[in-house]
Amino acid sequence: MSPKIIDESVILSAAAEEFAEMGFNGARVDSIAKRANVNKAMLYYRVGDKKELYRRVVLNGQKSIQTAIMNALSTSNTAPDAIVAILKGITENVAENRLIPSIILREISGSGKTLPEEALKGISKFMGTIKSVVKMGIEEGTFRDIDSITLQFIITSAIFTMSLTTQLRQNINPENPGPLTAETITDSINDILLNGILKEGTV
Amino acid sequence: MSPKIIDESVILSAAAEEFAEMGFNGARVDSIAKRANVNKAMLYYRVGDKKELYRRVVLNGQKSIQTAIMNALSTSNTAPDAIVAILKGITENVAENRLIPSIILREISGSGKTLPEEALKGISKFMGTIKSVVKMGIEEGTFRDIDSITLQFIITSAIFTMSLTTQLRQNINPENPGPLTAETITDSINDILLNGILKEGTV
DNA sequence: CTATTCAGTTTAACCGTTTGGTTAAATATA
DNA sequence: TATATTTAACCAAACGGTTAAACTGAATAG
Repeated sequence: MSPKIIDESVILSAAAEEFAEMGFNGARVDSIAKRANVNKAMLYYRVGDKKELYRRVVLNGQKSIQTAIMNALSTSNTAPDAIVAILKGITENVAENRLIPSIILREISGSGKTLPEEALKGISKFMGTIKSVVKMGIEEGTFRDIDSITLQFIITSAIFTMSLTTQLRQNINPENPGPLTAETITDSINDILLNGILKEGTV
Repeated sequence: MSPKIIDESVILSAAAEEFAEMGFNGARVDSIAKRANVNKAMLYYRVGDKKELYRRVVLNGQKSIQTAIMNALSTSNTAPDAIVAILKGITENVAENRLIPSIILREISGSGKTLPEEALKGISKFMGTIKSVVKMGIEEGTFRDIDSITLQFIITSAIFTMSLTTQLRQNINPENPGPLTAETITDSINDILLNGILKEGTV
């Protein structure tokens, strides 16, 4: 039908980088085009305007995390296993693609003002997933009676901020920057999350 | 010496609002002026350019949280008390002034690219504080051997995201939005943080 | 007591640049 | 040729920042 055909995913990756680094407002359409080695008008022809670029990036990222969570769940039998698997799944997903947590945290900062409506369903689904895991854990007797929403926010926000601050933590305190790899981040969050900080029998 | 004199704090409050809602890049100098009911040139005359406005806002916010933490520490004797007090102190501070967590989360999202250098010292100090509390807790036998940096990030990121998403959570799931007030947020984070999610004797 | 000065303060109007977005023409394939 | 793709050039609007003039009220001089 026609000439070389630019891969749409190249555009979306470039857009994801720009949005993650600069935020929606800070992102420059020209800059996205430059990152993708593409003429600016290409973006509008192939994807759409700035908002549409952002929408696509957000929904792609959400899908990526969702499948990571689903994979995690499918390989775990007990509730504690499931939580550990989810934590590990998200952390590894984030390690491969650091752009998503940055975008999500920015959305939270702005009260979801620029969040595409479709994304809300994904969040709602995730909330339901955690809730059912917690319910299962309580019923099977492995979990205390904890609030599932708080747990969800502790898990995700801890992973996101720990992952995004690896560089910053090394700059601030090179001798003791805390966990830096996906594995050590998972482990240390896991340790506190599962057992708490109190020594048993304290309270 | 001269006329009415505009209160500088009015300008800084307006700037804080704008930066929190829109981010540094999204913030409009004209918009800050409008919020403060002040001519735009006033901002430059009284405070400085956009960067300087932001610097002042960030340092003010940091100082506010720092004193909240110091007050919390002064009234607690054991390490667990201190952690609870810090958590409560930050949450209450955030409830009064929702602008700070928004700005901090945005900085984390951007790897601290727009963070004024002076702010790094404050973060470093906070890391030291948590570290010494954890050390004390381990020595006095009340804490397990946990990573203080992970604990710090769990505490702050959980408070910030829970506080910033009160509206969003109500929109997504009106029947079960999770904790909404400063007190309930503190309590639910506390519960998980201190005791973990596992029922004793499980593991 | 009034007029004048003067420094600090406030403002409307303006400026060069950058921005998101468009368009008409050019290019490449089939 | 017909169609899908790519591009350089362009545009109005919005942006951060500046400036010179206007205003204010206390201090000073007559």
